[in-house]
Amino acid sequence: MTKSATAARTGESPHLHEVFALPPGRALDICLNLQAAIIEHKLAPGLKLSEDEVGEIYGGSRTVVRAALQALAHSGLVTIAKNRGAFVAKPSIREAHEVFQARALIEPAVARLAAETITDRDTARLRAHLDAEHQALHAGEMGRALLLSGNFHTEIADIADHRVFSQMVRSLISRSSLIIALYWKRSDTACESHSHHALLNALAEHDADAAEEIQKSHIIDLHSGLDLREKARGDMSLSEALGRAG
Amino acid sequence: MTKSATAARTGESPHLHEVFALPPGRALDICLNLQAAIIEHKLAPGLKLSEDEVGEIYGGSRTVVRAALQALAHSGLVTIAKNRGAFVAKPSIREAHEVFQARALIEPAVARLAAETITDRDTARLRAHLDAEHQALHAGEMGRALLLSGNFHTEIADIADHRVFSQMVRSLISRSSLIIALYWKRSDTACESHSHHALLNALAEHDADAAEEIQKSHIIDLHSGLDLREKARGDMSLSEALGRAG
DNA sequence: TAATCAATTATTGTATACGATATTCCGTTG
DNA sequence: CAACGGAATATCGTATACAATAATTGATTA
Repeated sequence: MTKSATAARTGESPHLHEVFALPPGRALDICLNLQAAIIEHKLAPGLKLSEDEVGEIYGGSRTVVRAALQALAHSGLVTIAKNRGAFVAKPSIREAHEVFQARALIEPAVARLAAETITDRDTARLRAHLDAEHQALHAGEMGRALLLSGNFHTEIADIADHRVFSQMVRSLISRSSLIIALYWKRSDTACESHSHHALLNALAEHDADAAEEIQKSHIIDLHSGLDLREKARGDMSLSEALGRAG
Repeated sequence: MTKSATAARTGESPHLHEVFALPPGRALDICLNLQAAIIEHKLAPGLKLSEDEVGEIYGGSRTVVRAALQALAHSGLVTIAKNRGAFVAKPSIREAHEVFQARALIEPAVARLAAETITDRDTARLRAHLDAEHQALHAGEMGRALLLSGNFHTEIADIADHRVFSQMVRSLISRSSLIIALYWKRSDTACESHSHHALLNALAEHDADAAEEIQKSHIIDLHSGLDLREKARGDMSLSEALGRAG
């Protein structure tokens, strides 16, 4: 009996890179592509994601598409209704509040952890990231800017080197993108950049208290930048139904 | 154009009951059954879950079994390795720490919310739950006792009426069950019952501060009840490989 | 004309079949 | 006798086909 045989029988984590909770093979590509498209607001909330259609676009059969859609459903980006199919998720006002409450609890704690574990390489990567974010903003690519802005948060979670928190943050960030697509009321998006810079500085100096506090303020600020009054949503969906249904 | 047609086009949440992120149709049954079996320690960590085998047991084809396994993988109860199949997850020591760190952050906050929203009906249900837990413990049904003990935590999350936190707690509780299966060192399990009673009392009196504090202590206590030394794990997996491989 | 109901169409749910990959077993060789 | 390598086997990844369900359309009737 070889060592690898023992590992197989006991289910010892075999390769460990990317082996966690992701659909295998080609479904992963479709999953990531759709995810990026949704986060970049290329696919509007509520849009139907027909299995045949998606399969034809990515050149895969319904089997792999279904796996990808289910994965996205689990991370909250897609809603699946029995016998009706998959739709780009359309977070309710209530869910919007919940997501940002969760972020306000978790991300400051993650920032604290990151402040303790961050390396110089990490800070360099984060700075490059902020530059890219800055460029996208000035180039007017709002979708991409939003994607990068979210990635900044997930990268901090990665730096904290805490997989459980990291996965939670990833899911919350993804959903935040949809929420912002639906409910964002401010026209100035530059405020984020400022917070991100301040956070980066605190992290680079290993100032855990400051990092935690800045992150908490930042998220509360984002939350308050949403228009989550009940009426607004009704108007939105009406104009949508009339204006752009196809 | 009817109203329902508009709803379909815009992806408006249609029925809303249990429509969130779960595999459709028969896969759900398999998913829930396997989940309960794993949490009750009927299926040991590391056990291989062959698609054919599971399908034969539940009388479904590989298609639905795969969907169920992927869902379980996403909630952390199952590990899927490409071209090798699915195994009951075997949380590492590190993951054990991470899960309980996350619980120590999230569940106290959830308990605080629950203390504000709890109704008399809820308290009655929780009391009944604790009775059942007590009975299972005295009947020596450890697996069932553990299942109920976990359900107590998820019910509190449900009372808090916060779906985002609720889903997080559910996932963390599930994984905790596996972690306890692997690393629990104490023989006295009655300590939990005590904490649960204290927590229930605080909740019933709408004492948010007390509820939060009790829950935090409770989880830290659980965390400290684990034997998470590196060496212990090596011995464990060795004895397992020799002792019960089939 | 508006509403209701039935037949049609389209899409998803499920099962099965085929191809790819990893594992296992056995024969060979140093 | 141990170690290596190749063929056989088993399991997973993917595609396709059929069945079940929901959505749509059109005809009929009050």
